[in-house]
Amino acid sequence: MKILDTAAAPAIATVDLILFALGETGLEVLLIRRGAAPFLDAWALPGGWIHTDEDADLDAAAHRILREKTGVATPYIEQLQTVGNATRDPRGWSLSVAYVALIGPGQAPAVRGGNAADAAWRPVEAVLAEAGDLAFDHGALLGHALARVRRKVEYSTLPVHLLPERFTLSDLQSVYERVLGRRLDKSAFRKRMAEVDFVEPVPGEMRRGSNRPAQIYRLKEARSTAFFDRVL
Amino acid sequence: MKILDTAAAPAIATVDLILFALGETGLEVLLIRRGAAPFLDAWALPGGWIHTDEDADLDAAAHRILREKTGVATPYIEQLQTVGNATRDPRGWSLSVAYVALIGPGQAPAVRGGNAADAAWRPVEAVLAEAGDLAFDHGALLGHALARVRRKVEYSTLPVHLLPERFTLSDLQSVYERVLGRRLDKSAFRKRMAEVDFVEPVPGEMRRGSNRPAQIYRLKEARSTAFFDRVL
DNA sequence: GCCACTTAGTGTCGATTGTCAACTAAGTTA
DNA sequence: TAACTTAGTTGACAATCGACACTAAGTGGC
Repeated sequence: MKILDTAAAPAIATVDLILFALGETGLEVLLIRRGAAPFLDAWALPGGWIHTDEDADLDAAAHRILREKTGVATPYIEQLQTVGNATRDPRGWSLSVAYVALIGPGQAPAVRGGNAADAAWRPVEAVLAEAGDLAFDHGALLGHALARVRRKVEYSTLPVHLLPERFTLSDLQSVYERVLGRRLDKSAFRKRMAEVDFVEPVPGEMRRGSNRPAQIYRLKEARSTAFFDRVL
Repeated sequence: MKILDTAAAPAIATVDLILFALGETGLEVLLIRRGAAPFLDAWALPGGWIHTDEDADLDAAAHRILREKTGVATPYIEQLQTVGNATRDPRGWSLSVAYVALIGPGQAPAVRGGNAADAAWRPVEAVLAEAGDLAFDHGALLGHALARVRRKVEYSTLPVHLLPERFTLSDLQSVYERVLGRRLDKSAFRKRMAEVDFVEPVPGEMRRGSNRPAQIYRLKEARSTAFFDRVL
């Protein structure tokens, strides 16, 4: 019997973040221009090494990298998938744990550098059209993340995390429609939201415009997601 | 600017498998008794190190470990989640990519040793009741896997992979019922299966017993899973 | 002051779906 | 040939859905 069944060489272990926000044109993703080899000057997803001496666990590493690279504070974050192979990083066998994060307007401050020369919000569709331009396999990662988010929007309350803390039901419906790319029926939408019971009206607070005021809502439990019995 | 932003110490990278099959009492999971420290002699999920010199990618590593530790050939396999922290393995910061695999009867040969002293199929409920007895955090991993499978059964055709290649619709319904723990309506069930159109009758093949013969079906596309619009 | 306009939120009604149960079908066994 | 078992279909009724219209509550034009 072998005493120690160890790998030939340790794998490189990193965390990559797919950070989504809602822009003028729809979903946007945060990209960072790489300031070091490999893929110097190429656009990439924000990511970094796991620091075994300071990260208590994977989620902590994801939060640290999110903070360091983007200056964003604890939005909704969820592990997506892990990719690992011999070819994605020229430096060797590389393992990347991908996290999807959603962020509301106002929670995304002016993007900062970190050890990246530059950072920018880009419309997902445009980025995916030239997915091959991204560093590593980040194009594929982004595609996978987008598919996951689109699918999950169909049967969950995920999109609330793309809104500010307080919002109206019309705001919420509009987010669903923008992410899904199709119109939804107002009464059916409201019925569905009432069923899962995950938002509550803020008493007395109304949004006023040049029309009927709208009730303002907030999440019942922060950072949570509810699931529908049926697809929207 | 730092030249190399590397981790203090490399993380241990492993793959763990949660292998489910259908037994007399319901879902069963394959456990292996550890033949080496840490957790010598404790029961554990089959797993192993990533071999950066022979595994082309993560999925290949999962398949290799499945083969080596269990002798099972390529069933349905899906990445579940990745856990990583400083405490789960006494040897250091450890990263484990967990895969869920489903296997049909007859595809599970007599369990073999590998570098494990022993292996056995155990009913999931019984194992979970004493989840703390498993090595590492494998109890939690198993719980998570079971929750994922149970949930996915509600809205997908996942359970076909627990059956042999050829089966009747009654067989299929029975698997759903056993995994979900409740009865389903026959006509509704058949309608749902017809909708997603993922199985096809094998012409002329019937299962005979002391009653009306039943049409035999097979998967239209092997190793694929379809999704329902609504929950069962 | 009143009417047009806009967006919020509710109600109606025909169509669809799910539930429950009965019914027909096709074999084996007594 | 009648009783029994499981396969597979059909029908009635209630619950739910989806499209669309309607009411509500504000602003602004004139």
